[in-house]
Amino acid sequence: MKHVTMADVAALAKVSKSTVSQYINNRYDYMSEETKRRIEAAIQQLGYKPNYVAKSLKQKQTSTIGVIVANILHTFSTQVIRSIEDVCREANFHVIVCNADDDPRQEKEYIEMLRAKQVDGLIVFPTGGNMKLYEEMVAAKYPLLFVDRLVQGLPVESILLDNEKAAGLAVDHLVENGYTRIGMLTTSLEQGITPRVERINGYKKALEKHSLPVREEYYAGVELSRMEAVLEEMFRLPEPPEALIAGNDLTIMEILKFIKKHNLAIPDQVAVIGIDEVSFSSIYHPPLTTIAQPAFEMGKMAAEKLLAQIKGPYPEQREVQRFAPKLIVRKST
Amino acid sequence: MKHVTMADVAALAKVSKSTVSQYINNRYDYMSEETKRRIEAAIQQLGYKPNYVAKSLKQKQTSTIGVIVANILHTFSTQVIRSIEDVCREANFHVIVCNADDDPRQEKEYIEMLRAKQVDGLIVFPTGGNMKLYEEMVAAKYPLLFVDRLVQGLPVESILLDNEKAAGLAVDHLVENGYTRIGMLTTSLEQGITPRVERINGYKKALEKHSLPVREEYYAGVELSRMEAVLEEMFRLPEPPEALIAGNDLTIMEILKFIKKHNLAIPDQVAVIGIDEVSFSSIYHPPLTTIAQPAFEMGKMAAEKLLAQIKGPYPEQREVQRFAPKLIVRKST
DNA sequence: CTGTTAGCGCATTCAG
DNA sequence: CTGAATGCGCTAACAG
Repeated sequence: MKHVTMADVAALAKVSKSTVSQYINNRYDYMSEETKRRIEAAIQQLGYKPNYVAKSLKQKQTSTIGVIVANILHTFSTQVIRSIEDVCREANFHVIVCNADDDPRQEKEYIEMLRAKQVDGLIVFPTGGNMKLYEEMVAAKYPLLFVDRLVQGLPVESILLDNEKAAGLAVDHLVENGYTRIGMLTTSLEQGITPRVERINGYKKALEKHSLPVREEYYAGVELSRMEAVLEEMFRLPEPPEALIAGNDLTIMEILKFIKKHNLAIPDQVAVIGIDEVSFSSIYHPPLTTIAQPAFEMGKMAAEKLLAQIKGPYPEQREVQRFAPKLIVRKST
Repeated sequence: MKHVTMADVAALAKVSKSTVSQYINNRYDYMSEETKRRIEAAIQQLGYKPNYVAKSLKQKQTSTIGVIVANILHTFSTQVIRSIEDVCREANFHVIVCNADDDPRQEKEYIEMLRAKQVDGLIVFPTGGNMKLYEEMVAAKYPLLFVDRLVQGLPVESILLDNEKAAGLAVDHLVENGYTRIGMLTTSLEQGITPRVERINGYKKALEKHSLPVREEYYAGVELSRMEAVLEEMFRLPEPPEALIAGNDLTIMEILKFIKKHNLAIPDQVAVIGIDEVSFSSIYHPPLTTIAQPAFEMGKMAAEKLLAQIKGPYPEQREVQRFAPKLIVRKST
């Protein structure tokens, strides 16, 4: 069973290839009803399916975008992906998703492979480790958009959470509930990853706003594998924190693990609030207070803006959009 | 900034396109060092990147496979996808993931679009609602493999969990712990989706094996939205179940929600065991006993078998592989 | 060892 | 309204 091509249906319908091509692409064409019928019949009979690869080669566009997430383990990433897919489906675009696993080399590989595949544009959650590549893309005016993370000094349209506000919201809420010894934990700060450093900054600023001391022993940004140790240390302090803010969903898992292991009561012995919603927050014991990101809206806007770049003229202004976080009060604080 | 093609580097290096092509594909070719150098220099200078689309058109293969999952909300799906991606990366294959959302029409759309894109093969978690399409693919000897679900009477290589055993393991464990009134809940049985019906069957058989009655009021397969009502009913019974088996991860969320709402104690008032591991099982209160699927191994085998179909000769024997589930005892039983 | 030639499947002038 | 011709960027014989 050979693959049937346009030439085959043209032959069967006794017309030329171009006529078939026209039939397929613009119905509004002036074409005799008779011809249309014959072509349609031939298509059905042969089970003809157009070959996108050939079409793409000719048209120099694949109707496909790529999205490269830094770490697909974050709930946020998967939610954003979902909504990107939704708007792309509407627009008849396809999307290829890749996971860089927080590794700049993998990111580079994926960017190159996606561009070799001629995807029409890229949405990336940048690792930040490929400046040259990023620069080259903006120089080439290649449709590009960043999500979740900023890359300093690069004029690329970006979509982020208002991270300082997110941490601020958490601190405010905790203070309102009477906590004063507030700690915060997040994943490694070493690579200067935007949401992490901004959230820590937001935490500090909010503390100051409430005239609370910013104590070095109360916050940290370390790898997941080191969190337990850091937590141990914090809780050996003469005055351990009464409340903990988790910088993201992966972090809250570690905190909860620690709390469980030491049999601490939430919120009596330690209050907990997580930035990023997690699947089980409402059924946890107690239900978890969280700061949620509008992941759906963010993904939607990301896709729309990228498609606009692809279709429209290359935008002059490439600003960064900030979305507002939302406090969801439950019982862990 | 125009896109640079092979012709450009050929011109700059003063050789023909085919020489460049050869240089790129088989370095071990007998080619003068001098030419190699010139070509390499030209490539660097121009920043040449081969165009996969053109290559694919010519070679009639895209080095890409598609995977269509029935419902990406299941943890199992995402895990399988991850491991498929891992083996594909090793093999220099790309993967495009689509989510049919349990809708046969979406599944059909995706299958058609992926084939139009000339992907070299498909791994699908079939909805079961596209017999004609499936048949057409096997007739065309198109590389195809099913995961998680069986389609009756279709000779397609398939990879599944030993579902009856999974449910059996759960019942055995519960019986050993002294429970006799054992209930089971899962998502809708109406479309005869393999894992659901097999797990319910396994539950019944295991009950019989232990000489326990199979009571109609104790098990059900209904939509997520109706579960709360069904649970209400079960617990209004004069003899409500003492233990509940969740047919999958989505179901256990509903059960846990119900338990929380009614403030039932686990496992004293109701024991709980879930088929499918969930992210929070070890930090839940109490930690959740589960039956885990070897998702990683399953995805790995799926990818390997599909790649074998693509590369090797079309297999004569297309058997179904069953993987053993594993009981993870924690504290909810 | 390297260049010439001929398509892959489709879309697009441009004539007829 | 329809057909013949041309080329997208690359690979694959086949000659030189």
